[in-house]
Amino acid sequence: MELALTLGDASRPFTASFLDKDAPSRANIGVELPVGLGLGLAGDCRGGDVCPGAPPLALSSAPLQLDLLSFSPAVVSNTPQQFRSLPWLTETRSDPASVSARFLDVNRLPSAAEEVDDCGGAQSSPNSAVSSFPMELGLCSGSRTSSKRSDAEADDDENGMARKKLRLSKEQSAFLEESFKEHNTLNPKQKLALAKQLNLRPRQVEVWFQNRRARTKLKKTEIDCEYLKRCCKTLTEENRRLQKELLELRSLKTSQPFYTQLPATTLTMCPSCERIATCAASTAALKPRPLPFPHTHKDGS
DNA sequence: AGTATTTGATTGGTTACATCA
DNA sequence: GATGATGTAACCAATCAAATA
Repeated sequence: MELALTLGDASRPFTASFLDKDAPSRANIGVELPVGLGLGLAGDCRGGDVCPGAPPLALSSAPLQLDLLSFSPAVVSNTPQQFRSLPWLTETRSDPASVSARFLDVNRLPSAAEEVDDCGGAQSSPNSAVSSFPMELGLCSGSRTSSKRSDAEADDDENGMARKKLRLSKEQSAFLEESFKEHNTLNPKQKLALAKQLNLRPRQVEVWFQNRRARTKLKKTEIDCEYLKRCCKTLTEENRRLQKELLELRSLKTSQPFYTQLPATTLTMCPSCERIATCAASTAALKPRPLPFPHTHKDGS
């Protein structure tokens, strides 16, 4: 008898469902963990009796759904319609100018001319109360050269402009979350559209998505780790139980010598149905033993 | 006020792709 | 046309640090 641990299903990639770009939009971001823990035992985990603690563990192939979204439906419902319509999903969105007016960026006061890209845009003066990086420095991180970042980008403090970190507004964050649900990566067009709609620099949108991906991945890793720990614990317990059972069987064997005369192969497990099959033990020693398997199951197997 | 957490941003590395000699 | 060097862009992991709880 052996334990078979199956982590995952070859036919079902071990991925977070929301990473599946073809997956339909969900109400929230869920992480599916199709990590099946299959115990090759009579009465598997689905039966529940061999896997103590199995029900909460859901050791079957049922995916473990976890909500990673921080914003509540209320926030979403409060999100203006034009913000809920993603730029790349519809061409009939509201005037971005009105959006800009409503969601005035804490980071800057944009001019009408700015947009295009990280270099071309965001050249207006950072005269907001919570200003971020000085736009005059010509931050061009979106088009990094081989030297990666411009010198101006690195020494903003030297210009007496101590960097002040912006915090995106709830609406901006919620909209970015919505966008992330649709696409966890952005093409340049989408990035520009988002940046324009949210009144952010494309680089900020890019960074937000990068951070979001990284932190989603981290969270998923933590969840996976916890899950595997629990699987490990369950298997350890099961192993302990089986070891104990084995000891009991061995002691039974020694205390009842009648059985010791039986051939070792008298007890055989069908690999298909995992039923214990026995032969006519008394005659087994004298006659050639019939093979217990294969036998015919009800289903024809 | 001090601490932990969250989150925007930076840095350095890797990879893919385009261009050119 | 094939090949290597170079530049560019996108991404990621690690990290920092400001803002917030």
